[in-house]
Amino acid sequence: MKASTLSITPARQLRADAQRNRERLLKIAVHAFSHKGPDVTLESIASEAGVGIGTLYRHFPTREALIEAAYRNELARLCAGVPELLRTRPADVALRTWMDRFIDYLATKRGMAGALRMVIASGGNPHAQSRERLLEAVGALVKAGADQGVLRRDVDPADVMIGISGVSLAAGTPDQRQQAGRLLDLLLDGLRYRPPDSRRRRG
Amino acid sequence: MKASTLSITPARQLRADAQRNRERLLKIAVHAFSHKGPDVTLESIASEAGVGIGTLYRHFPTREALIEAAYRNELARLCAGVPELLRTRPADVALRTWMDRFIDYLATKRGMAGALRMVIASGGNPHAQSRERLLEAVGALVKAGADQGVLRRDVDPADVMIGISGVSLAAGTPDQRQQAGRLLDLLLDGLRYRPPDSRRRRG
DNA sequence: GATTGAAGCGGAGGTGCCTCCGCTTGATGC
DNA sequence: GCATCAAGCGGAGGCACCTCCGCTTCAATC
Repeated sequence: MKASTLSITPARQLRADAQRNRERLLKIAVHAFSHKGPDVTLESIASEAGVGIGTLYRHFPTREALIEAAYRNELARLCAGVPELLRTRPADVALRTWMDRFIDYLATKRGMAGALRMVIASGGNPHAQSRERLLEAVGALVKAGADQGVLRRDVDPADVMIGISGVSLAAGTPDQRQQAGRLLDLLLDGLRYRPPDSRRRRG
Repeated sequence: MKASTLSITPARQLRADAQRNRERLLKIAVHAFSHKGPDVTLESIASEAGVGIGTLYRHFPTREALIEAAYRNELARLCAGVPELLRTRPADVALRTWMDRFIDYLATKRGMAGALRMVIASGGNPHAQSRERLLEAVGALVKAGADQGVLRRDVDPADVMIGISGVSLAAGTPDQRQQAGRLLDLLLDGLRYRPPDSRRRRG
C-alpha cells in the first residue's frame, strides 16, 4: 500500500533536513495548541521551531492539516478503543459511548472541530489517514449493531461519521454539551433497528 | 416589546445619516454577495457603499451579521412557507420538505451556512430575529407532527434546528447534497413517533 | 441661527494569513 | 573531494480583517 500524497505523511523519503524540520514543527505545534489554545499564530509556531513560515506551509498547507497531524496520535487512540467498547456492551450503547467520547475529545481541543470537518469531508481522498481510521471505527460499531439486530443494516458509516461531525460543529461550545447529547440520542434513534411494521405508524 | 440590542435591527432610532448608511450598506451587500460570491472583501463593500470600513463594522460587527442581515428577507420567506406546507401534506413530509428547501437555500448562498450557524447558536440571545423566526417555523412543523401522531412529542425544536444546521455545515458542498439528504432522512427517522413497545426491539 | 454634546464617521495601522521566488543545502554520481 | 541540481528554505510582501480614536455632523435646545 502506498503512502498518502498529502503532507500528513510524506509520499517519498524527505531529505534529512526536511524530515527534521517537520518533526520539529509537529512537536512545537502539539505543545502550542494544547498550551496556548487553538488560536496560536502559525508564525509563532514556525519561529519557535526555528523555521520560516514558508517551511511550515510547505509541510502543512493549511492550519487544519497541522492541527490534524498534531492530534493524530490521540485520534488513533480514540479509534483503538472500539473493540474494547464492543466487548463490554451492546453495539448501540457502544456506539453512543464512542460518540460521547468523540465529542468530549473535540471539546478539549477547541479548534479541532474545524480540522476534523476537513478530514471527514475529504471524501474524494481515500488516503486521508485519519478519515480512514475514523470510518473504520464507525464502520465496526455500525456493523456490530446490525449483526446484533439493534441497528439498521442500511446505513452508510460515512453518513454517521458526517452526522457526528455535524453535531460537533453545530453544538460545539462547552455550554451546548447537553444539546449535543440530545442530538446524538436523536441520531441514534434514527439508526435503531425496528421491525418494518412499526415504521411511520400513526399513534 | 423592545427591539433587539443587536445591530441587526437598531435598538433606538438611528440618526438620519446613520440610517442612510446602513441601508446603503445592506443594498450593496446583497448585490455583492450574490454576484461576487461570499468571499467579497468587506472593504470593497464598504467603499462601494461610500463609507469607511469602520462604519461597516459599527453596523455589522461581524461578517456573519452582515450576511444574515442581507439575506433576512429571503429567510423570512422560507419560514413563511410553512403553513402552506402543513396544509398540503402530512407534517412529517412537510418537515422533510422544509428541511430540503432549507439546505438548498443555503447551498445557493455559499457562506450563508457559517452565518446561520452563528444565528442559530445564539441561544442566549432571545432577540436574534432570524433565530426566532426559524425556531418558530420548526416549532410549528414539529408540533403539527406530534398532533398528527407522526412525530414524537418529546423533541425540542431547538435541537432539530441545530441538527439541520449541523447537516448543512457537515455536508455543505454541492456534491455532498445527496449525503445531506440521507442525513436528513436519518434525523427524521429519529424524530418519528413509534409505539413504545417497538423501541429498541431486537430483530 | 447659534450652541453644544452625543452619535456617528473614517481610515490609518497593527495583526495574521498565505504566496512566491531567489537563495541554500543535501544527496548523488563521478 | 567535487560538481551538479532538485529539494528545500525563508521571509518579504500583498491582502484582508478588525480596532481605535480624533474628527465631523446631526438634532435638540434656547
